[in-house]
Amino acid sequence: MSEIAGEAQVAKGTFYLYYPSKEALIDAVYDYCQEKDVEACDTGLAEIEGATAKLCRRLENAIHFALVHPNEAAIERMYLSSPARSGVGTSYVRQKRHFESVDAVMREGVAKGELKDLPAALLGEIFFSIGAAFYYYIIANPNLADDAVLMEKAYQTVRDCLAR
Amino acid sequence: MSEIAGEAQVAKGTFYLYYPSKEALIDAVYDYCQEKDVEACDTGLAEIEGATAKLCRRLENAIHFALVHPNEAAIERMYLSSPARSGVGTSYVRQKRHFESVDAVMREGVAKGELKDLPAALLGEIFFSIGAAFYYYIIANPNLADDAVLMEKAYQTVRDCLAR
Amino acid sequence: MSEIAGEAQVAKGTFYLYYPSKEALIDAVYDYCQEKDVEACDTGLAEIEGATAKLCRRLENAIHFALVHPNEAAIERMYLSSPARSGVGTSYVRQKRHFESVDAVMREGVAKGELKDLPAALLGEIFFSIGAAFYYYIIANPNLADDAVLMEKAYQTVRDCLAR
Amino acid sequence: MSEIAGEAQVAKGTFYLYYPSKEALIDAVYDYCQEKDVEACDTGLAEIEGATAKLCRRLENAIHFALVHPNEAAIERMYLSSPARSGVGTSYVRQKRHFESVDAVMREGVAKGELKDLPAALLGEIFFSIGAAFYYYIIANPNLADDAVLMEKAYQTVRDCLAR
DNA sequence: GATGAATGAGGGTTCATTCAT
DNA sequence: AATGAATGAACCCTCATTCAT
Repeated sequence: MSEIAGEAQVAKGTFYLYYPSKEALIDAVYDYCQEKDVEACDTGLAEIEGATAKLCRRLENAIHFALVHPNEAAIERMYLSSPARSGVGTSYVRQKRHFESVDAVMREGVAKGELKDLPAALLGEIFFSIGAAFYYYIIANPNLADDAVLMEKAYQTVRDCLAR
Repeated sequence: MSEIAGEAQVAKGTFYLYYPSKEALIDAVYDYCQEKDVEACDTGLAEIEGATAKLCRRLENAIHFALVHPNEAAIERMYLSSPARSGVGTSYVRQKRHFESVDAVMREGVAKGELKDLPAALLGEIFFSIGAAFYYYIIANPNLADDAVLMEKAYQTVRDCLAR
Repeated sequence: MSEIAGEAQVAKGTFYLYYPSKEALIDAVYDYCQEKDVEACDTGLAEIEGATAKLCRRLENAIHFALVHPNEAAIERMYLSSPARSGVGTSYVRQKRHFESVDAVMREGVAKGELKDLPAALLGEIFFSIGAAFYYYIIANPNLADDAVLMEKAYQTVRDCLAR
Repeated sequence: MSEIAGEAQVAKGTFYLYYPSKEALIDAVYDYCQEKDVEACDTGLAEIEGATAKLCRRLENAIHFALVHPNEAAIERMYLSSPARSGVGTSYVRQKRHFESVDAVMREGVAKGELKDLPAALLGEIFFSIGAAFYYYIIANPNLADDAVLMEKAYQTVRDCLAR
């Protein structure tokens, strides 16, 4: 809290006028970052037809957000960590809003026979996992974001994994 | 440190005869768990022909290790988290030994034309990501480990993602 | 201060326009309560003849005030505590006004030979102490205030202690 | 805690090896002081015949302890304060051990017809109150402790208040 | 005069680390 | 080598006080 207060040019006590505890403050920061990210990731999805097309766009949006807002993206990632997972084995807890957003797409895609016949939750895990591979690879090499060939391979991989 | 010392039936000070700091001790524990896991994951791979076949076996080994040695696996997972990644955007740092083990397979597979023409590092990220999806899903539902149909879908997904 | 300000429907800062510190504010509250109590305790004493009669009436008045104005009485009591006494060993500091009021009665009673030949200050201590015993006992059992027999025993005890 | 630690020439953290909290530490100090005081007050009582004689001896013991161990006595007095009383109107809570010690004397004295026919609890309140008057008066004027005439008047007052 | 957001010294507590035994 | 009592810097949090509005 001292460090944050110093960085924010604010007295330590001031935080406690707005948040009851350190945890509440951190949660609020995280929620803010996630909200911005979810918003960015969902941009334009409604106008797209087809589950895999939507998912590819979502991956593109996610990578774009991480490059434009590296801090917000990094903060959000801090809470995707396995400690959350090591609990009950679900990552819904922290990534809840991302998962919910994707869940609808998955269910529709399964119903229409576009996606593999697997539980929507598992399809979500697969999508976030395969997406993460490219996401982290590109964050590590930002110039690759403009590599249309690589991105096409990413989308193809998403389709390979999820499409029937 | 108190808690660990109590559990270990050892005086707190004794740790400092063997490790210079708490961090070094934790690192050693992590390294031990990773070594056991890498060992288990690599078991039998030499006798298998073909990159995808090796990778599928590696996934099977990883899931098996997590079920037989849940503590070691959980400790290892605690350090795969994004904080590590959020640094330089690579997960090589902590998962180094797993990545190195897989890297050789990837390079050979690419050279022989069995795998997609992507950088070995990216193929590694994809493999670990897609593997993680099934890995976490099965840890959360351990009885699924014996579900041959599900496991076959997992292997098929690995092949879909990586094979040319 | 926050709590008091909230209860008083006043901004915290406003207090500092009237009192230089929290301590001064609390002191003022205490002084107010004591003033009301001293006033009530002294009611009608002038018309009574004899030191012991006056003291018995004062005890009656004190108990009556505590029952009718429990908050004011409780606040006043909070400061009769031994911390005040533990200082110089006198309770004059806080109970000053009560002691002064009683001191005159004591001196007159000693002069007229009605009271024991002890220092007025000691007679005051004795009176307040013996009074406190009944005072606290009755506050704890308010219905006893109407018990004429008990009250008569109280008065008799006061006389036993102080009268020659 | 900082101040106490400084005075005690001990690091703040050290206290927490022996007491789980500040409150527990303070309680322990208080308990120690009370134990020593109760011990001193009860010295020699068993060999004395008669309730009032025992009570007079107890008062003498209490004053003696306060003069010989002023710190312990002052600490103990800090917790006899009215906040305790302002609760349910009984001072048993903090002075418990003193009250219990005296209670037995009172019950025996009432049974044998030596003391007034009042509840033992009230007799206890009266004794502690009248005792406190002399106790505080003498603490404030320590040289009076050797004034045999004054002490005799104190004992006489105790008898006046409690004896039938 | 009144406000209340902001302050920051100080509160009790924790815990990785040290060192005399 | 092993111990564990002692340390003290750092932790999160509170609250009496201030001052720009």
